[in-house]
Amino acid sequence: MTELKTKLPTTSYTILGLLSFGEEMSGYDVRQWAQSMKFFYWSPAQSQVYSELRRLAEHDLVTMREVRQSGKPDKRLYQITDAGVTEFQRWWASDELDTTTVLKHSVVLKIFFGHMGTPEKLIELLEKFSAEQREHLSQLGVVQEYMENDEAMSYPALAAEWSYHYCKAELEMAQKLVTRLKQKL
Amino acid sequence: MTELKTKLPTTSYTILGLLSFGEEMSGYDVRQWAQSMKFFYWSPAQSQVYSELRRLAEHDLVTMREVRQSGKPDKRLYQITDAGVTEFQRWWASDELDTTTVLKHSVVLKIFFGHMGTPEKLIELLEKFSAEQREHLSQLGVVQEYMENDEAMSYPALAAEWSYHYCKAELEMAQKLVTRLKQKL
DNA sequence: ATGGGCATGTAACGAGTTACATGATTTT
DNA sequence: AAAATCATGTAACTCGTTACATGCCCAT
Repeated sequence: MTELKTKLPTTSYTILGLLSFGEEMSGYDVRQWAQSMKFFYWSPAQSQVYSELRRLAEHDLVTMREVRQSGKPDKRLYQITDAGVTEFQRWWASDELDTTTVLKHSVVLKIFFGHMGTPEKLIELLEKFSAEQREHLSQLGVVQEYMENDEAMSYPALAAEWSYHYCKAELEMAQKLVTRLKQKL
Repeated sequence: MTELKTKLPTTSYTILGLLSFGEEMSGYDVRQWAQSMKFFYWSPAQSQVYSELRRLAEHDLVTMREVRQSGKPDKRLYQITDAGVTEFQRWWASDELDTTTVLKHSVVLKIFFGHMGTPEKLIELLEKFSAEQREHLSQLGVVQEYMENDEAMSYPALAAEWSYHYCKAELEMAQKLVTRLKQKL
């Protein structure tokens, strides 16, 4: 029972939050879930998921039990504790990192420095970006379908909806800029 | 003249890009500029700006000269070199980190985990976020005004425009969600 | 037999932050 | 007298990534 004197990084809380839905999960499971959050929050590297889970266990915010599986390798299943729920709720309601969003938009970055390149290359970049956004939109469509009519998923569904609108806005901006750049050529 | 065997982080290129407009700048100046890019790219910590500049100088991508100032502390002015221009252009046209944008949207994160909090608190959070977006919009308005009619700033102006639309979209989504949450109460 | 999915972990490294330290000038 | 601005820098640290290592099952 190591006390929580040092506050945990957001990644820890993200993982703890995933466990807060009540399901017992392995590191592998957590990773899958975390990947579906990539639309509004980056997903941590695989190795970090495991180390964060170990840290959460050290602080007794989650429990771990090992499960032998015939054939497959052993599994470590994690479950949130009461202390974990309390700590997560505290974090959620706290002002920690309240509205501080981090955005590293490399496409806009390259637009900003467009004078060092060519409009043709910029168009190419924007088309590639647009294709990715379309792909994201279709993935988000699947996610939204999956969450529909599931009361327990209503908040995640809101997050997915936000992401959907965001992607659509990005796509529109990219396309509008392509049109404008082509006119200038 | 240390060879460029290890590729530089994006922060280095961002700073190099700032110098690519041709102006001789101090670390302090770079920091000011970098802060105005926060709308689409996070700004590095002050200490990092200085260390990155030193690294760029080591690689001969920029030159440094010291300037004594009466009263004020000494200044170190950096200027991009031909090698720096070439390297920046190479990076700009390369596929390195082409469309990999990083988004850590803590507001959407907290929406996702809304089941662990209250709608009231969520509304409060969204209102705070909205206020910040409005503030960003007004700041971006100033930036855009400053860039208007300056041919050299046409690309940065496009980036500012993108950011402006992004902020507006975010604000709209926040407000729409607030309305919906209030209806449910 | 080859590749993908399941499942976990370590070691080394680099990126980036925080906190501190200095110190003069100008503004309030 | 205090606070903000200009101006730079170091040390300690944490976060997070990359690359590597292991090994079985199942489908093609």
